[in-house]
Amino acid sequence: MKNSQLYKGSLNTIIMKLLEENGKMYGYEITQKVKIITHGELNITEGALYPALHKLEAEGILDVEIAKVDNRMRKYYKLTESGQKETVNRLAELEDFIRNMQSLVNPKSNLEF
Amino acid sequence: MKNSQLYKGSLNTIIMKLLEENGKMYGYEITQKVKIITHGELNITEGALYPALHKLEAEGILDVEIAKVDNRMRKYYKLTESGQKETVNRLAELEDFIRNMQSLVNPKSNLEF
DNA sequence: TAGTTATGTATAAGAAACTTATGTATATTT
DNA sequence: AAATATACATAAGTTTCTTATACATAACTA
Repeated sequence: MKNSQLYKGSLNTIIMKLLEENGKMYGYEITQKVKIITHGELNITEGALYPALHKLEAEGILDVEIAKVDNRMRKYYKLTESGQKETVNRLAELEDFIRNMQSLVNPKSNLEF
Repeated sequence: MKNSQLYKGSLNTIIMKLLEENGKMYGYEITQKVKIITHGELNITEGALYPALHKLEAEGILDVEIAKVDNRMRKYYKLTESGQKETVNRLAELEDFIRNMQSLVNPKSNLEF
């Protein structure tokens, strides 16, 4: 995919936010959801997604629950308690980040400072 | 600095935008400007900045001009012609990125879709 | 029915962008 | 005299990603 470099570092936040919103999701479902929401502009690759999910699980941010649907495996992920707290922080960081980037790129939006 | 991971990938865009706006700047000046604009929240380290400037120069995005002020060296960077064109693209990418991230994080902002 | 696309997960090799640490040098402030 | 500010540079290591490959089942298509 022609994802710009800008998305680097944002994958964990995206995953955590989607799980906060939807309770539990499996990997493939996350990729499809992101594709729909961004109108195809952001395509999360498996090579990025699965290692990220495994790491978040190892860090205690996510819990996993294995299911079998239509004879195919699914691994449902959901936020742990500490994961829910951490998600609040990550979303605050994202808001700060977006605000700062807008200040840098659109100096006129700085008039209130 | 406690820069969140989110800034990863945004440095080139920041540099190019500041140069588009200010004509020419030197490295240290860029770090200070960013610190001011973001109220200290984003601190660009030298280890990230100088290699990034060298790479942008090697790619023909930036031109360099060496000066000596107060017996200290300064390297002023400015956008080349192709750098100016590329900056337009990068800023458009940044706008798309921010819009997509807002769609992911604040689903209510998706009502128009 | 053979082949492609979709669904679903996984990992390994390499690239890219960063952090952290270190180095050099001059000017200014304490 | 020592610390801080100004100014640039690079090397080692980490993190996050891309690209490629692998396995497996289901559904669609030529």
